[in-house]
Amino acid sequence: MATDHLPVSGDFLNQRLAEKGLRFTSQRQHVYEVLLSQRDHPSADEVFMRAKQSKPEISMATVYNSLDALVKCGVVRQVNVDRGASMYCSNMNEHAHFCCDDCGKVFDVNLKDSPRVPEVDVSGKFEVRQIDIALHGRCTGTCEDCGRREAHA
Amino acid sequence: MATDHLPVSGDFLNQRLAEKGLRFTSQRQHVYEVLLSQRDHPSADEVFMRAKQSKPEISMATVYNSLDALVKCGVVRQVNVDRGASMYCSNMNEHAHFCCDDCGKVFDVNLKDSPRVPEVDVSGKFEVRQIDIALHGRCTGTCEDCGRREAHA
DNA sequence: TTTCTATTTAGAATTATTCCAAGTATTGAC
DNA sequence: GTCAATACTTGGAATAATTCTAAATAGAAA
Ligand SMILES: [Mn+2]
Ligand SMILES: [Mn+2]
Ligand SMILES: [Zn+2]
Ligand SMILES: [Zn+2]
Repeated sequence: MATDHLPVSGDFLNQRLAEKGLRFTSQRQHVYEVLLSQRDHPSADEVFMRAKQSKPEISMATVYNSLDALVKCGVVRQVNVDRGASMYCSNMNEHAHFCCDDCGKVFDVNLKDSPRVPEVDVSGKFEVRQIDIALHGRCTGTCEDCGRREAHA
Repeated sequence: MATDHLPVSGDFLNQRLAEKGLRFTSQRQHVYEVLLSQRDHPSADEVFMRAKQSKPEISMATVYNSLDALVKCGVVRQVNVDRGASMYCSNMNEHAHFCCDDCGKVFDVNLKDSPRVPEVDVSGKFEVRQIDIALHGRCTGTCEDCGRREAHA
């Protein structure tokens, strides 16, 4: 479904960064590839740990900087579901996020066909650039990792 | 539009808390009234500062506890729009949140008529309890407080 | 090359949230 | 009502998450 990534990210990212006046750097590319290669929803700290595996000299500050740059140029989404750390999502297809209030995991969920996005009344006072839809609840059935935060009822 | 509140919150809140097995306390009532009396979207810290004005002995830990209790029993919504502190909203009418990426302020925006919520495909794997819709962009026109984070273009 | 600016880095600093242990209040059983 | 059990509150310490800073480096422009 998603176009396969690792080789394509260079040129693509380069162009997207340039459009926003941001420079293409090896750190930003690396952070992007970390996000593409494992499409769960890691926090900045998790991205940092993964990034260090093949680029041990990268710093936490640079991970934050890179994540901000990737979000700003529109190749990554920042996901805020609770009081914990922000998470990052490299799936730019239109989708919503389901957050299990028991285990804390975040899953992509597809929006059903039209209307894909809610019609909102912003009556000229706001210029909307992005819509984030977060669903809260609990995973049903067999969620193996569930119960981290507290066991399901 | 919203039923006027300060006198009504006691019994109402008492019942909602009881439904979840939570106790009614003066602190929780007070935090709730703080949220009802100024319907912007304060952070826990802002709630703490407001709450202290008429109840100086209240603690930060209790504010967090109370906010959690109010959210859990469904009389307050927790709003997470970015990496900053969570915000709290006592407007339980169906609405979405617009967050200005320049000034950081959060505004209630109404969803247009049906379908009010997006149809999502959760195919039996998730039990959805709540849907949070956050719009990002920038306020247009005359937003006096805008430019705190950085000036509009 | 020289200059200018953006980016990276380590670590300090700050902010946000949670944890803890002791005291207090509330509930339910008797 | 008394008593025990449990929930809640409190201040402060601890932790987690994010931002800041100042110096070094790298990239782009002149
Ligand atoms: Mn996602
Ligand atoms: Mn609101
Ligand atoms: Zn779960
Ligand atoms: Zn604004």
